[in-house]
Amino acid sequence: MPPHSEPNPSRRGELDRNEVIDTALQLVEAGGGESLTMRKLAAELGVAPNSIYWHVGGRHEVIIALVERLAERQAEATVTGTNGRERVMSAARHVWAAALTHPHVTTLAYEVGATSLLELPLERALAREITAAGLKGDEARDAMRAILISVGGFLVIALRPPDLVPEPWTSATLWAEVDDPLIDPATIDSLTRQLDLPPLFERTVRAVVDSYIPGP
Amino acid sequence: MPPHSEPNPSRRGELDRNEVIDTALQLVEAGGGESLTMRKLAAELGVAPNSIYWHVGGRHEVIIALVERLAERQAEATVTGTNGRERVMSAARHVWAAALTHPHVTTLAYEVGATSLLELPLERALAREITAAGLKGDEARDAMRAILISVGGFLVIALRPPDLVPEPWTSATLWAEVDDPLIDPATIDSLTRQLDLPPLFERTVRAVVDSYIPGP
DNA sequence: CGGTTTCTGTAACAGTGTTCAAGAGCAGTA
DNA sequence: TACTGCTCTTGAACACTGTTACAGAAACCG
Repeated sequence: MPPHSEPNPSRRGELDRNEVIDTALQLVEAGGGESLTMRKLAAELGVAPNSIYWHVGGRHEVIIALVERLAERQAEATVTGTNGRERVMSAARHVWAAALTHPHVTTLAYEVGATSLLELPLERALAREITAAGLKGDEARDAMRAILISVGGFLVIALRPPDLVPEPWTSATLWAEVDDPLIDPATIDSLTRQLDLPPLFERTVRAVVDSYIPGP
Repeated sequence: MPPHSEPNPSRRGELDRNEVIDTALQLVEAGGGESLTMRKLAAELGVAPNSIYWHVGGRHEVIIALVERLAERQAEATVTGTNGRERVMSAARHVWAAALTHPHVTTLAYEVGATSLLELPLERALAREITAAGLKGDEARDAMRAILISVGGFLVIALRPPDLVPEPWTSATLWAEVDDPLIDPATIDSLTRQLDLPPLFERTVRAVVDSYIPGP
């Protein structure tokens, strides 16, 4: 039987595919993408790194499988709201919330380009609401992509590890040194302070939704 | 003189800080962030990897310096438009265009969390237009962040290397397998085709700008 | 000339993903 | 029973990565 076998009735099986993927998922959820090392994962399983390659494949494939697994487990939260815009907004909020619940996996999924795989169930929920709101074809797709891209922009900010920037190059400290007579000083002062993301998310994504989804 | 010296009058200097940073920048612009290896950079300069550590520091510091250099060189394009919304939109377009002109450096700057450092001049231009449009303090900051985050969302999509996703997990092929009676079939079909990003950028960012910047 | 400060190169360490060749253990079969 | 064949595991290695310790040249300075 060639490698990467799915079912594995496990004749002598001391290790099977599911076990590998599950502990890999745990490893990532606990310590982030950098913690997912083939050797670490193998050690966690009490196995030589080779076995992982036999059962599921290289690191890239482990990540894909791991993301796929989490996507399956994603409980599809119920969309609320009494009109089209509200319900689409609710679906968008679910994407946002799900990503924040699993920040490390989401980041990893982005890095390997598997965000669609992770978010597909939630994207489907969004697509249903857009259909229900009366949009069709290209117009519906544009609304969909625009909303998801906007949410993605906020996720980039929200998921960034806070200590990534070494202090002297923080956006805040950078703006503190700006002295431009054409910029309102109160604005600069406001830029040096930390911003509250959720309200900004709410207002901005709502603006995008309202511009694509017809009113009630 | 301790390491990481800035000026370097170069007594015996066969190598100086500027040269290192410049070739590092070239290396990244040519082959992306993965091409920036300490050994490759050293070889390109005809030097041992050690010298780089002496002159500028580790990889992280090389990247910061490289981003800083490109930021200095960023020609500040002139903002056009006859009213506030148009001019803010123009400034936002400049951020978008600059990032697309230097995709690899932008991606690298994002990865080390130095986007603010790279975009600061263009962000200042945006801040000036927001001030000119009459916004002040927190309201101006919110507009600023919302617009930049929206642009960032589009950049995430635009800068992603196209072959990153291994085909069977492309958003397109994933949607092709979706069969949901609650989703308009024409929408699904549209989602399986490639989308034209620039028009979507224009329309979406304009919606955000219009919702934050008062009309003329 | 001797001493000190700069700078450079060699070699190594501790990691990373990945692959090769070899061997165990079980299944079915002659 | 003895055999072949398949499944699975493993130890060892390869080619990389960033980074550092150590030793030695080369220039400046007293």
